[in-house]
Parts: sequence; structure tokens; C-alpha cells
Amino acid sequence: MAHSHEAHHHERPRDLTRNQELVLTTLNNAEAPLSAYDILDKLRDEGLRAPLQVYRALEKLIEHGLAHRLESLNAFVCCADANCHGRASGTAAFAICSNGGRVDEFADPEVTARLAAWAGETGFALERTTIELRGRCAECRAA
Amino acid sequence: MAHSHEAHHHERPRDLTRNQELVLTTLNNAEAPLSAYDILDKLRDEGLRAPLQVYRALEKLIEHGLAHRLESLNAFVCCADANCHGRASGTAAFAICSNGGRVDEFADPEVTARLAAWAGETGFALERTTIELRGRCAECRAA
DNA sequence: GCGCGATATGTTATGACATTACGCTATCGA
DNA sequence: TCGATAGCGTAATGTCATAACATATCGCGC
Repeated sequence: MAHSHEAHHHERPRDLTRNQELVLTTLNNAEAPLSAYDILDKLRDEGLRAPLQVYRALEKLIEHGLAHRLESLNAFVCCADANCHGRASGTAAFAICSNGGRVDEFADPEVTARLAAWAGETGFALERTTIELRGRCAECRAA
Repeated sequence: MAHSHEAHHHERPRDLTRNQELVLTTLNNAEAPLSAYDILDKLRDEGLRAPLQVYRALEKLIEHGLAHRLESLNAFVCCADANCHGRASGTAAFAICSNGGRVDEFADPEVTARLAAWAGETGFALERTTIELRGRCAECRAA
């Protein structure tokens, strides 16, 4: 099992290894999504040298619900909500600004429900859902 | 403008060039999504040699609503509905079977509406939406 | 028919993203 | 103490996508 202790439905930051910590901090400090190689470049000084070190850390962070992969960008962001966003309010959706690259994470229970309903009717065993919106954010439109 | 003739809101197959035709046919004959390089391999005999030839054709097919890109797979499928699915029933969603790789395309107007509503409230100028479900399809679960 | 713009094409080279394979180390409980 | 599990480090490779440049083709106004 993934859980080494009980009490909550996903791990807390205290479980993180050094590499995971470094990668998470990098994502937290970023204004926009970062590719694995972006992260690697930022962590050379900390001793990271190979893409795999980053990918492995990302894999765990995503498992723990602390980060997300943006499929349409091949890039990564930290979870908006630091904690439990994923399972609490349903599937996370992402609005990605084509201009600045800024990302807004949200969840719509109705959307989650409708997709689950479709899966139920169709006999599709849903494991994971990706919802990504592309467009220009309000801030960029104003400027 | 992209339109050289009026009467309909996207192009019909008759507009396709040779390369576009080849790529579309390949997608139509496929049981599962194909990567650009898969397509290229299948079209070597027809004289295609470089990835770019495939990517350029795909770009146009997608513009015309005849094919879709699956972001979570970095692969492509032809539109389920041969014609107009995109704008008619709202944003297309895809259920991708982790097992066989088979893809089921559908559209849920309520989901489309909720996402559009979120965009409206937030001032996000929505350009394109990606919805991809991963899991096991009914057929594979039965087997 | 000629020239022009728009679009498609072909080719080479390169860039960006991701994983396989291998070996070593640390931790933990039987 | 042994073995299982998980993490780490490195090199090599695989996969996906685009830049840059040159050439060709079509429609159309003149």
C-alpha cells in the first residue's frame, strides 16, 4: 500500500524525500507550469543532474496529490490547494492562459458528476480524468 | 480567412490534399489512436518521409474538425462523427481504455455549459477544451 | 498569359520530453 | 542477519515535435 500511516487519505509533506522536497519547492515558487527539464535546470545547484531524478520525484508528488501534470503542456504545477483538493471537490480542472501561461485550478462537482454518470452508463471503469481549458485569462485580456 | 467557400461552418473532405487524405484514411482504418510517427511508418510506401509531413496534415485535419489530438497520449484519432461533431454537441470528450487503447468519443452539453459558465464568471476567454477520461472500457472488463 | 500571394510540399537538422536498464544504498521488520 | 522495499545516481536511448530553408502549385486580378 501507499499509506504507511492512517488518519488521512493522502500523505502529508513530512513524508517527502530530499528530491521530492526540492521539486515541490521549485513548483511552489514558480509563477507558471514548469517542464521536468525546467525543474532540473533550477536544481542543478542542489546536485540534481538527470531528468529521471525529477521525473521520479514528480511521480510521487502526483501520487500524493501535491502536484499535477498538465497534459496539454507537458508540464507540471503544484496543487493549488496544498492539501486534498483532488478528492475533496472532485476532479480538478485547469484553465491555462495562452498568454502568460498562468494556470487556474478549479473543480466543478457537476462536471465531475456528469462524467461519472457517463462512465456508469457505459460501463467504463474511470481511473483518472483530465480537464484542461485553453484561452486568455481576465488579467491578460485587460492588459 | 480559412474558408474559401461559404454555406457551412467547416470544410468537407473534398478539400483535402493528398497528404491530408492519406493521413485521414490511415486514422480511419486504425482501431486505436496513432502517434504521428505511427502514421508516418504506415505511409512510407506512399512516399512520406518526414514527421513534418504528417504533422502538417494533422494540423489541417484538426482545424477542419476531422481529427482530434489526444493530449494525454500524444496521439491522434479521427473524429467519431465524420462531420460536425465538434460544434454541434459541444466540446468533445474522450474515454481512453488503458487496456486496449480504444477510444470512445462523446459530448455532454451540461459539462460544456458548466465549463463555459466558469469561464464566463472568471473572465476567461475560452478557446479550446480538453477532456480525457482514462480507465478500462466495458469490453475489456468483460474479457 | 503574366505576376503575385497564399498554400502546400520536401528535406535536413535540431530541440524538447520521457523512459529503460543497471547498480548501489538505506531502512525496516521477520 | 537476511531479504524485501524504496529511493538514488548515471548513461544511454527512445519518442514526440518544430525550425529553417528551398521549391512547387493553384487561383486570380490585370
